[in-house]
Amino acid sequence: MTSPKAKPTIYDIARLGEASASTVSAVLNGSWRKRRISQTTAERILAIAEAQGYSANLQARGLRRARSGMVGMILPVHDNRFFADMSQSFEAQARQRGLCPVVVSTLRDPAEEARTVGTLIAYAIDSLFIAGATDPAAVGELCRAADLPHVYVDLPGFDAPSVVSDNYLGAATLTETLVRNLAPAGDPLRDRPYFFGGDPGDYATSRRIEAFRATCTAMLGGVDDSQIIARGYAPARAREDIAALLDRIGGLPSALFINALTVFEGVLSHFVTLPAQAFERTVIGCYDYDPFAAFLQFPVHMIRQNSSELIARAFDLIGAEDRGPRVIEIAPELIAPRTIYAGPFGEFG
Amino acid sequence: MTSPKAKPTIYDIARLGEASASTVSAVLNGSWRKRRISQTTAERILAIAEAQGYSANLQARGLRRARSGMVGMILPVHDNRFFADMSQSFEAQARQRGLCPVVVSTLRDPAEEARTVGTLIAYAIDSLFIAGATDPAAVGELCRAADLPHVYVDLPGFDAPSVVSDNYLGAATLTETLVRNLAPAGDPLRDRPYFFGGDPGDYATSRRIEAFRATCTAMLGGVDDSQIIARGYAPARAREDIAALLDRIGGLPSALFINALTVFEGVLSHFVTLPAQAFERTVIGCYDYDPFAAFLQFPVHMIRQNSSELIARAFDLIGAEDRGPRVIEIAPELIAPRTIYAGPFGEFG
DNA sequence: ATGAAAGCGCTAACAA
DNA sequence: TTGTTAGCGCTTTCAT
Repeated sequence: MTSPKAKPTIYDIARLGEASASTVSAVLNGSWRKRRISQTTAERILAIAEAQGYSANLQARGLRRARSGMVGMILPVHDNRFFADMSQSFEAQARQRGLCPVVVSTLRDPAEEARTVGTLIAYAIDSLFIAGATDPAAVGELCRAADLPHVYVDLPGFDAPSVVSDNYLGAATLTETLVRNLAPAGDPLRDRPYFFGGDPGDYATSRRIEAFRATCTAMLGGVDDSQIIARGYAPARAREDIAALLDRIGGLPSALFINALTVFEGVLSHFVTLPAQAFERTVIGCYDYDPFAAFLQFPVHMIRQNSSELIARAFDLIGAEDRGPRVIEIAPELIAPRTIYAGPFGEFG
Repeated sequence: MTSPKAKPTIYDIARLGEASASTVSAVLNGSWRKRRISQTTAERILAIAEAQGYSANLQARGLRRARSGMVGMILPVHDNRFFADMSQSFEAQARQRGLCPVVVSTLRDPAEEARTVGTLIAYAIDSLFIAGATDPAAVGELCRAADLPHVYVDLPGFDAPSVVSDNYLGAATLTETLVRNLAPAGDPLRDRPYFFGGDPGDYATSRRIEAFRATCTAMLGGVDDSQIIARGYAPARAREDIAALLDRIGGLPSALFINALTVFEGVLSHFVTLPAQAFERTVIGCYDYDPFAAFLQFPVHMIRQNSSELIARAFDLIGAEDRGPRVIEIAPELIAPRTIYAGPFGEFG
């Protein structure tokens, strides 16, 4: 059908339609009304373009317009339910706006972040969503230098608007749930909730720790520094640290606040070495949701961030006049154990 | 430091370095040796470019070279461990080759597949990795028409090379494991393995069903059509279907081969309505790996596809002379229950 | 050892 | 109502 040789250009269409390239251009991107091109011409051109299987060379258009029609998003990793959700929402909403989504992971590596953002800028992306950066300030500076509209998602930036999950609310809710479900073991050390995992240098983690502290203080009368263990996200690290904790306090704590799915993975790999009854008097919470984690041997209370809403508000902010820094918070949701929350294929209520 | 006005171009550098744009161009992309540009000139230009924070406009370069330096990959969804793994591997390997990875999900929707591929072609991507397409033939045809090198990943294409997981081997291995671990309940219907989930129209699923049948026949003397239930990937559907199955055969089967993680999610949401002891005489397997699924109330044998190897071989094929169709199979791995396989953060042995 | 010039495909003034 | 023209920033002959 169509395979003479190469992709047709507007000049080919112009020749076939006995019109000029600019007319074709105008027709093909809908701006022909205001250029007062006749209905007949427009239809003729359109028909020819269709017949030739024309599609614009987006690089040429981008070069001319000094923008590419692509929107970028950087995130730490794909292999994580929360970030995967974000990608999904981001793509859907970008397409809805006629933009081409480009999502790239930067592996929590500041050098990779800078490199990637540099590349995206070199491709003239129209705007950048920064969803998880180890060095947000550096990324922001690159954007500023390139005059690139950007927005921070799930972490607050100081040079541009941000939309973040309400980490305080989420962590307070989760902590409260844990405390309400406490089944004391009768041991002073184990009868406390422990906060486990993440990096206190991260904005999200620090807010969660604040909330954890405040809630413990309010409901239990206090909290000790030893109840906070936050030394990273790596599963291997988490495994070591959880083993050390159980060792130190002589068993499972009555409540454990796990700060990320990767941390949870590490914790689990240690938990399987314990007998089933060890969990009888322990209540577990995890900040972030995973459908399989909802069905473990023991009940797990989880917080699910509203990634779709985070992204939607971020698009609003990017589109807004005001480029100034400000932070919008989105409430996350508490998910009860044994609940499947709808994924992309899910038609669960 | 750098923020006079706009991004510098080669002409700016040329002026500052008292050289011509072509010299600058040659210096900046390393081809200056063969253009016999003097070491001194090269160094001078380089220094200036550095000082000005020059970085090439990739759209302009792409327009000129008729290729963009981007590699595309399409996949069904991000929110799935297997595909998330693929993205991660794809990105890493694309970057290693100096290419910019662009991963887009197409939601198992043929129209979206066509639209997305059209867009990627319009951006002049250098090559396309097709990892999961509902209508591979249509996608292939688009690529062919655009003369775009492409490779199929995890599904076989007929117009270009493919690298697929060895679904037969994986399914045979998993089935064999299930059968070896069979704990008969003493009921003729329940004492059989059941294959559950997926779409028999998919290449992968059909191969797995073949292997399931063959293995059952070899080890148990036969298999009945009623042991194969494959009516899609949606969790909701899986929940209905598993309920119907248990109803029909009067309880859990002694062995269940679950064909995808999304299916497993649906199955679990029904399983939680059952008493714990219901699982005592059942052995479960899942094709595809999830770290949390490894730690459910009951042991789960899983197959983990080697996405990194799949991608590596796909890059080899794209780079190769021979563009003809052929299929390379990669063996997947059996993962025992209670095992955490290293993820991006994992430092497990 | 380097520069001049053409042109990739498109858009947007500006003419007519 | 439409055509002409001038680039966007880069690479690449072809001349020096």
